[in-house]
Amino acid sequence: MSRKPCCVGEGLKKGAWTTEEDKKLISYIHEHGEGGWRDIPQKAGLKRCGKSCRLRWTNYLKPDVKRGEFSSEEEQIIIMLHASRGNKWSDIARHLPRRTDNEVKNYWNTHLKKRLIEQCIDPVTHKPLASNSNHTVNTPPENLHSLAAPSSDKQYSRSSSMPSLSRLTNKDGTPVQGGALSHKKRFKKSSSTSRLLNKVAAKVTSVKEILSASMEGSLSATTLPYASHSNGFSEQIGNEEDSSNAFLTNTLAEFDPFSQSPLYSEHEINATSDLGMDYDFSHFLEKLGRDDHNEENDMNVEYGHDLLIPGFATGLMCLKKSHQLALMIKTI
DNA sequence: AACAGTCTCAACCGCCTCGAG
DNA sequence: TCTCGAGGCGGTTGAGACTGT
Repeated sequence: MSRKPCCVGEGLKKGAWTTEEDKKLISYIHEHGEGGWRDIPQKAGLKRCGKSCRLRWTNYLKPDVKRGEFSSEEEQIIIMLHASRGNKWSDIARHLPRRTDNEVKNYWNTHLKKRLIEQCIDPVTHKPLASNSNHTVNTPPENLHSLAAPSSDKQYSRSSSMPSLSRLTNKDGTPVQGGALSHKKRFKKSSSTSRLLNKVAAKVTSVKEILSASMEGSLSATTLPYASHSNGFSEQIGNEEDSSNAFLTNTLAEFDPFSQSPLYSEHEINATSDLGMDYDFSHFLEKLGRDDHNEENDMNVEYGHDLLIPGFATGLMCLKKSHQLALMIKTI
């Protein structure tokens, strides 16, 4: 037993990393690769604990770490996975390629947990808080119109429709520490996804029309667990064309990077390179719904439509496949 | 302008698991 | 089989930025 302890030795630096330290660590790892964290500080000329180096690299410096605001789709995934898996942050983060467990955890603690509480949903059990009868748990929207942008401060002052925060960044693009934005400022930072959806919601006259148009484009809805929610449009699409479910499932599997395993190869992750507007999270949501349906963990919560939009996710999935929707969006 | 309170998140802490010796 | 260190993970902390007065 001649191994040295990882973090012994006096004079080890703690606290925030400097740019110089970052450069040293990046330079060393680029040259020698990851691993052997115990020896990295000495070899890289850093007065840091190896563990600290590993955390700094994996959570911040690693090139494929995605930084910045969480999309509404990512938020939904986090909430849904947390409902079924609990505080398994690394597990949850694996379903959000390029996001770190630390970031997911922080986002949950600072944003999503509060929002669930404001929605009178227990963030631990994901069930309605029974103790407060004055609050009503929102039900999924009757149609897309209810997804239109809030028209008054009152609506988003509850944070229910509050978009994700955008991180403030320094001149060099690195995120600054700390920082709190007022609700109004937060709302101004509404994600492009939300804005687009609001435009769509305002543009079309009814969800049914959209779905009808969508289905004419060779795809139809599938019978998802979500579709059983008390939301009219989900039920409509759920029974339209069962015969094409297999086709849709195959189609989704083709595009679903998560379908093989919750653990993604680097190739797979790179293939999804940018999980912004270009990535269709609804595929993942659809699969997740199937998986969770088969598990013992059963979510009985009807989330507010701004937290989870099961039927809407389903509808969006169909819409995404529809050439007609693409044309519609182009005209907006 | 100054101050106190609030908020965020990078970093640390401590525990656990796994594998090498 | 046992010991111990590396790596992984979840919980917590505190520096610093922001907000309100």
